Amino acid sequence: MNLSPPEHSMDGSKAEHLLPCFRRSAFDEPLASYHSGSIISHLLRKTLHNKLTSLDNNLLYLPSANASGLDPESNSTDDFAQEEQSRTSFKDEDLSVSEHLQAKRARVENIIRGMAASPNADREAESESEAVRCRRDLLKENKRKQRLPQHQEPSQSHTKTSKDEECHKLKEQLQSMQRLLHQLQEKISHVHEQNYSENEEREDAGSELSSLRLDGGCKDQVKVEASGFGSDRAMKNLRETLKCELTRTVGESIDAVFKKLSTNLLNQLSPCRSPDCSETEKRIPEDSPSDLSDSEENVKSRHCFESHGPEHQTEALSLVVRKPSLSQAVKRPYPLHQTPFQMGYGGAPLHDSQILEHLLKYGPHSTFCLERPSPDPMERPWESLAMRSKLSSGHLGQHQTGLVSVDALCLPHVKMECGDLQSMAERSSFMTLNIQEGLTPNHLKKAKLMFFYTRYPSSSLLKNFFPDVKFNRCITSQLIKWFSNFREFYYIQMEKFARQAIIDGVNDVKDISVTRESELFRSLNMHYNKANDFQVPDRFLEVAEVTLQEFFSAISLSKDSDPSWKKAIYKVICKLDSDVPEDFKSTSYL
DNA sequence: TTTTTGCCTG
DNA sequence: CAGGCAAAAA
Repeated sequence: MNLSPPEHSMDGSKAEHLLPCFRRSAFDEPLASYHSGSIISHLLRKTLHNKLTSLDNNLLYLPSANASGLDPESNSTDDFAQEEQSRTSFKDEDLSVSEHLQAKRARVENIIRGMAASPNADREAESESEAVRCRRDLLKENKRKQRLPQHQEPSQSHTKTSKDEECHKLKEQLQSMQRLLHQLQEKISHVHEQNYSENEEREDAGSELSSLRLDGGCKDQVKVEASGFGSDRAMKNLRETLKCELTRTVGESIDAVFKKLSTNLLNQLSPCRSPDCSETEKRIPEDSPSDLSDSEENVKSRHCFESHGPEHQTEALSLVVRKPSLSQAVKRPYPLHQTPFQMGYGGAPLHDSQILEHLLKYGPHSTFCLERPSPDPMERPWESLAMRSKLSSGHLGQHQTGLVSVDALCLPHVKMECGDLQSMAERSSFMTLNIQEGLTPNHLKKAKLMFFYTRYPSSSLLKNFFPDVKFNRCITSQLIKWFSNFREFYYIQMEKFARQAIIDGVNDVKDISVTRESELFRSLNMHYNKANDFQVPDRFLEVAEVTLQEFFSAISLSKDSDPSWKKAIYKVICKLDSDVPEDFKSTSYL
């Protein structure tokens, strides 16, 4: 078969592309790539310059601190080192060294968080002192994690502490992504030059940011960085940074996040129980017994969210942990019992593992998108892909440019994540980004369109081109079955029209042709491209013509008396497969 | 053995 | 289109 070459080459590259950065083990390594974190770090520091003038550079556990003499890796690995240290002894005295470092880190993180959450940042002094103690608590929790690696923390308070930490990290991640959004939009706008003025672009970015409930401080950051990091190199660095930050965020305490996430998902879906995030945050001290950190944590949490009021969360927390909460604060376009996670597929409840996959997917998606900002489409409704096919084949749409540029950024799902369910409903198609347990009608549409390129796709090709599908034996065979059915219909039509040609008195094979006006083509197009919104490649017409001619010849020669007369034709046709455009691969992030 | 394919049926 | 089956292919 001639199916293999293209997909095989993709197989390896895809896996290698994302997994290394996504696996936790990646961080047991020197974290060379994490050094690119200095980009964001630098930006943050730049933005915060006036506020942090008195801050020692060493406080920043960012690679840029290397300049001040720290080991290049110490910053990114000190967590492990300190945890290791802590694990050897649980006496409080042993905390002094690591606590010192962590306290510093916490201070910086708190300031950054404070800035993000509160433009005025008028509580920095307060947050600093809090941070020291919060950090101590966090450290304690880390020790506990070490002792109980598999066991779920019985005390809610520590889980929440960890969750809060996740909140912060996720927020940072989102901020980074938002910066990238801005930059990528600029990039895209250059690609789709027409119809896109700089001002519109700004507005788009602004609206995205607004929907993300970003505060003014963040927007300022975005502006600063957008002006400073437009180069490809900077983009690359940012990508790497995002990858690593994401991995770090997701990998560090994914278990804790998910335990909370899954429970919160269920608990907070009912508006009566946990109306919003702040409520949840305020519950922290109640659930948590008598740990000093808890009250501190509470303050910290409020500090994190207060600038937006109870109904408005900062973006990162909502990204993952608080999604259901946010759903309470906005219009609910779908039934209460349905979580956003369920939007994507059938409404079947998702299990923790699926949610985990969802989260895991999101990171790579984001980073991957950033790696191919312009031409590579994101997973999207096949209507959109069809549109794009038309666009690329000359039928340039009028108002599509904006859509493409925004969609291609792969950021709509970020927007959704931030709780704008209205928007999410409008863009529900993007929920295909989720890993599907089964095949959806959209997948069927996609498969049908792919049939225009390949009649005999290998299972590996299918896996490559359906990256949002969780493949198993059943799914694979179902997809293969689809193509088998497609072929069946295809060949039936061929035979039918070949016989019709003979009946019509056609004598020469050369008189047989298939054009877009042919009845045969219309029949096929109706079957595989019912909406007729996909520009069928000319190659398919050629293949169809060859197929029809093959049938015509065989029937003319009375080969159809042989029970297996079609097999010879099949052998010919299976060699006529062409590569499926990369566009179809869409979100091949994993 | 497992995976694919083709055919038939509903 | 999916299921079932048998045969072919890997």
